[in-house]
Amino acid sequence: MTRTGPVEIDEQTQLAARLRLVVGRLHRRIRIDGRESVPPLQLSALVTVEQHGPMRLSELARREAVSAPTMSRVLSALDEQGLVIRTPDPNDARGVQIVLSDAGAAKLAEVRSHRTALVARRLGRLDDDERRRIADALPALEALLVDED
Amino acid sequence: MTRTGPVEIDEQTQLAARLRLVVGRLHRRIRIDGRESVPPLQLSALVTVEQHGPMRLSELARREAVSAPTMSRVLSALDEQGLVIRTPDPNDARGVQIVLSDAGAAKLAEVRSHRTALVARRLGRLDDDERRRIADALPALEALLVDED
DNA sequence: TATTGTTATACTCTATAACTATA
DNA sequence: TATAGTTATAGAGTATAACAATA
Repeated sequence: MTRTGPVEIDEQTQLAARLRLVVGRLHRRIRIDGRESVPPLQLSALVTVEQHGPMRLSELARREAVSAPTMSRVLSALDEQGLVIRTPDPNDARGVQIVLSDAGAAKLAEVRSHRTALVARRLGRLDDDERRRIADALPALEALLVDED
Repeated sequence: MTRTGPVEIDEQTQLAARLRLVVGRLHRRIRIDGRESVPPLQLSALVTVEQHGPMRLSELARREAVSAPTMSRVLSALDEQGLVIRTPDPNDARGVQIVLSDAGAAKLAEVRSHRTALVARRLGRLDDDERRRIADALPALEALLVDED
């Protein structure tokens, strides 16, 4: 808790400003159009369902930081493509359980490599030290995702 | 060029996959709705115009990694709000020069602090070491934005 | 003919508000 | 009455294709 580190309060605000901008801009550069494949939020939702197993819509919306209506539409789109299966929750008929279909798992494997390749190509332009700094920062960036509000 | 560092090819692919996901998810969490203020891409474009001075639409689109039609619409929205000024390029009547208006500069100052505060709040939950790792990685993340294709 | 920018069209992502069904 | 999810509505961000004006 003692503030002896190199990150002072003004630096922290600057850090926040730079991080905010770089995340928005990286997002736009990493993005791929959904015409030939799966749009970004749909893909992110698929990954979450794959990683965290059968889950409710509300839980998925929370994890992806979108509203319930947004996630409802995303799931409708994924459902129409046969990539997820929505089944009524046996314990609570108001809710649905969302699971990845076999087609969803296959699609994930197929698309994921293309997206990742884009980022890998950009990473390939950096030097080893830069890549190591990003790797070292990743756990902290992932920690930023945790919602505690 | 010699590959002696700790980041091997498989690690690099993994790094790319994690970075891609964390950027997409951070983007959604950092985002603020544009109803009360300036939407994300509009704000990002304002920042770029402020930092890099008068510029052409095509140059702005390239820097923000969006298509020309997308940037054209963003500029129309910013123009309607009086935040930028589009003037014909005196050297090439096909082009426009985009500059920040006084109102645009004022808006930038006002809005920027709100957005940044969101990120700063999340950064505040991390410990000093995590924040330092992010700070150390920022130049590398910014280097990822450079287009060399 | 090539380039710059805009308009046309269509789709994704986003939210809040209103609604339905169930608890 | 409260909660889970969907539908209605509206706006931002996104692209490709077609177009206009200029080089």
